[in-house]
Amino acid sequence: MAVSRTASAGAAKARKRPARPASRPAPPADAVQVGDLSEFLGYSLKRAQLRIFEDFIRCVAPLQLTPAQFSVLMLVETNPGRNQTEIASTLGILRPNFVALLDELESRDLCARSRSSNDRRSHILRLTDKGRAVLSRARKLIEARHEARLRELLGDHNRDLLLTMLGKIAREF
Amino acid sequence: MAVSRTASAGAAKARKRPARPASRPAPPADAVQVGDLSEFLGYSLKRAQLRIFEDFIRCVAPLQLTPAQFSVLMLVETNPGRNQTEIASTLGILRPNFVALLDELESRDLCARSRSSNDRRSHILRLTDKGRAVLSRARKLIEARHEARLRELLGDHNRDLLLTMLGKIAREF
DNA sequence: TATTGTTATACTCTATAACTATA
DNA sequence: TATAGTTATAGAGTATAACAATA
Repeated sequence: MAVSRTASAGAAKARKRPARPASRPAPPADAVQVGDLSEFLGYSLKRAQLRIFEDFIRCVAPLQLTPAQFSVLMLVETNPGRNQTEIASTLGILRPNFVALLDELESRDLCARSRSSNDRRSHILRLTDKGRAVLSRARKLIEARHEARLRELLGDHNRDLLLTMLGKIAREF
Repeated sequence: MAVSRTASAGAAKARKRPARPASRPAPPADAVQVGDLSEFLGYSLKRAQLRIFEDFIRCVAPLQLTPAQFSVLMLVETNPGRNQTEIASTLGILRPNFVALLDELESRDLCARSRSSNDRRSHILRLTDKGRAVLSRARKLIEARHEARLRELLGDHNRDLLLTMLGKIAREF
């Protein structure tokens, strides 16, 4: 699977006859055929992920938050008082790479580091008031624009099923 | 969402009482809580995608194929005689980045470039015999190891539903 | 001796501009 | 002039080693 952010594929659903669903324009006869590739989960997973991130970024554009930054704010809000290693490792971010990410959030006054009094090696993380406010606005934007459109596309039931299966893959596969 | 390839999350399914499914060990009381973050599709999607790619790479390790290389071989087999621009754009790969990818496949004698006689600017792509053989072996490995385990985890029906929804997101969202 | 945060660094992916050869 | 393949390059994201401060 290759898959960057610019889609194109028109992958006509494989049929014996070239029947058209009428809802979707017929792909040009000379279009490249995606073929069996779309039957491999990794391919569709990657393309869907890129599409979702793209839309996520667009939806929170007013707040200038990347998905990574959003995930850090979410986790620090839910787990105030944790140190960098704990937050980073929960998100699958390596400690060295977490430094610049936090520097940025701190420079924008969204998140604050403070030395732990128990263990003076640790930096305890908390959201600032502004951080909480921005996160709250971000959640509302995502919920109202991003997740709502997704539920509209898939239906509530299927959307929840999708989330369940993705979680299962992430945790148990 | 941050999400790299090293997972950890234990995200106990939200309940009124701390009931344990018994199948999965209880997360340590001091574990960082993923909380609402796992309710955002982008987060689970990214983590699942990383997990799937990781397993994909492991399954085809004997053939030393990345997901991107696999997708190129698949597309060139299904669409012999197409040029670089057509194959690259279908996969969402930018033309400049496609050059090194093809160089590698060609140096390993899996894929061949040849100048088009119609338009001498174009490089026509075809799989070599070795390319077809390697791709065939790769498909068998993925099917037998990777996709089979996935079907086992999710069930055939859910797995197909998952693929359908991901395709819908990639194409229509 | 081990761990936390950090720096330095490298490698992969992705993105844009610009060149060349053809059209 | 426009397009195909290419080069150069820059920026993210991700990975490892090693250092200072602290335990």
